[in-house]
Amino acid sequence: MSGPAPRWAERPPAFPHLVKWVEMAVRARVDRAIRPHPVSTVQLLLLVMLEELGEATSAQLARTMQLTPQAMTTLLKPLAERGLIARTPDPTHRRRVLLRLANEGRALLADIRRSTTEVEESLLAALSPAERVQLHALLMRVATSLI
Amino acid sequence: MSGPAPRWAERPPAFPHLVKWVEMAVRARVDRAIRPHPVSTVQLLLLVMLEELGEATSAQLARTMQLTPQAMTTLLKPLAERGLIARTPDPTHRRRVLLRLANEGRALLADIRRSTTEVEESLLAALSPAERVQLHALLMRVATSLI
DNA sequence: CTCATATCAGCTTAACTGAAATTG
DNA sequence: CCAATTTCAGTTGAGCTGATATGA
Repeated sequence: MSGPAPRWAERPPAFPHLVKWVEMAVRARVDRAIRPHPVSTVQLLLLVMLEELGEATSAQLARTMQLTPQAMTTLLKPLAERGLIARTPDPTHRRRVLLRLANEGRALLADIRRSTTEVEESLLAALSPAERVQLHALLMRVATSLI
Repeated sequence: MSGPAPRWAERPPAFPHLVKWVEMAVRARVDRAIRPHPVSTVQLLLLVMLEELGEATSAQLARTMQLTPQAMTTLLKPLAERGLIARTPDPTHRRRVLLRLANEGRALLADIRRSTTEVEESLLAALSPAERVQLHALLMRVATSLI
């Protein structure tokens, strides 16, 4: 047995703590699901972001993901070395390097998506289809408003 | 300037990635806000959890926060040493140690809450009051369903 | 005996600060 | 000169696996 389910007081955790809490539950499950594939949760988010954006610089990705530029550099390095991300110099700004998802990255993402859709289903099992749409839309608005 | 806001494709990130994304934005802001206080985001969540539960064992906390028991031990240690958490042996199960928030912990939490309510306001600025309630309720249901 | 609890030890990875080179 | 981009280097912290001891 795993012990009795904890009772909750009247006042639930405030929004910032609640987000952290849900994230920890999500990460535990995603980590387990993608263990066969050699990518971390953050690396996976980065690949998804690049897929969405199509093309972006390292600095731009750092801002969107709320990381320091240095952290983004170290995050990108192994992905580029593995050929998941393609790097091309920006013709207009010679200091910039444009990043996009390589075919290998796209293939890996498609492969992983088979596992993660299952995880998503189990994560949202407590919600109705309408509520899932609602939650997704609200989170998306919060996320995009914070860039 | 911080560059143009990225355009988003039609298909937004799936729920697991979206949660991670929001969490990173939240953490960046909470970290900055609580920097004067010597606690991390996860330690803070732990204190909030203990406040909610009133009393819990280390193993129970590890399950609710989706961490390994070992990780919970190392997370608790500095907090107990600083007197933020009180440890009392369980009279019925001699192997267990019951944990509760000490007065020092309660005071620290009250102190921090002044900063975090500001952060919460800025995080949810894009949502109406009704939408905030809705988002909070949905996240709470997801979190509790995953213990 | 088996399962749960608690903890020690070692390790890996993530993300930080600091510093520097380059370009607009 | 100043601001933005990229990257190297060193450092801390968070969370993992493995192993161990003890109690229900």
